Amino acid sequence: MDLKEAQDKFIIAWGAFGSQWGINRTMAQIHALLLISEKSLSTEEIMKALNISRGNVNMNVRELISWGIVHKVLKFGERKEFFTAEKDIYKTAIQILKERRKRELVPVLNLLEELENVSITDESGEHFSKVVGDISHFGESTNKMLDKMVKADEHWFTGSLMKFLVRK
Amino acid sequence: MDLKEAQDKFIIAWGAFGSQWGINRTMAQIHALLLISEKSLSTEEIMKALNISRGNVNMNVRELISWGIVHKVLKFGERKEFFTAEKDIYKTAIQILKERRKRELVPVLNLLEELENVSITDESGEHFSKVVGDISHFGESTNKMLDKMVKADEHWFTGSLMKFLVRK
DNA sequence: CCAAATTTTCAGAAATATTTGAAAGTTTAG
DNA sequence: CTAAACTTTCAAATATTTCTGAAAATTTGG
Repeated sequence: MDLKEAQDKFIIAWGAFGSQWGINRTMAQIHALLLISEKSLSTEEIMKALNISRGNVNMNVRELISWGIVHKVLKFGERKEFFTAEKDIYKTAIQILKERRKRELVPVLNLLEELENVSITDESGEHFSKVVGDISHFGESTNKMLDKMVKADEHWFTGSLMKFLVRK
Repeated sequence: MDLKEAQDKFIIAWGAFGSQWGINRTMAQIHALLLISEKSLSTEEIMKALNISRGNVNMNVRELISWGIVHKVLKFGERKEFFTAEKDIYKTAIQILKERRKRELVPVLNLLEELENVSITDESGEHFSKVVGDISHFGESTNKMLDKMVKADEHWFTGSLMKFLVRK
């Protein structure tokens, strides 16, 4: 297996992995391409490398930027935009956690809280109330934990947390 | 909002939440229904409650069982099978982590390891090698951490880990 | 056994998600 | 200001995933 082949495998695998986690395949592939590309790439270059349309590149690159894991790069003397991925995988992971917490976990926790209160007033809803309350409580704990992780620095994660987890 | 309304909202929300994380909406809805149902339900009952076909119920219930978060219940004197969800949300979360780790993370880590070795032999693949190596290393750490969490008991999670995380 | 009850399968249909590509919009060099 | 370069939008096309429902397979009471 040569480098090109390995790179293609990586892009394909990253795309497949992403789609199992609710990230669209092409977005994950663009991310993979930018990760393994040393220099920043233009829309044209991404189109060519992945054989996808301009609109598709534009849409997914902007989504990656909104997630904070890809950045615009302006090159001197060049009119068009170039894109590059955050290469620090720890920062990337934290950024994704952060966004998903904000976009998906927090809204669900808000709903659960609402449902918890509603059903308490209905005497036949004891079981429902308990289930929702349990999930809500667990979700809040997870939320706090993620918040802690997101706010901490890399040293804390790879140092303290790892040490804590590995002993016992 | 009455109980029925709240229950419906919960099922819809759980389905939507699941589908953002790569779990099919109906599977998540069945899971939600079984969570809030005090008694175990038959295929017929699930079909009726969610207005979906027999084949769909069968397929998704079996998938939930393969994930280890829903169980068959045999009732005395009844020929048909009933289903119930694990009600302990902590156990459920750990079980999902466990399965996803096994099904998705481990295979990707194996590929990364393979790619890492391949590209080291190609001198022009220094950057690729570094990126893949970094992801691989990060993935291995995460993998070990998850393994630890999965093997620990609830007390450890809600007790020690939470305490560790909440202090600075 | 047999036959009724129940579960499973899976090809085709339906629903959902993604992609294209051309037109519209925006920016900037000159 | 103008026009070329570039980016964005989005309706329609395509691809993918999910669902249906009837037939096949399996199980079990008698």
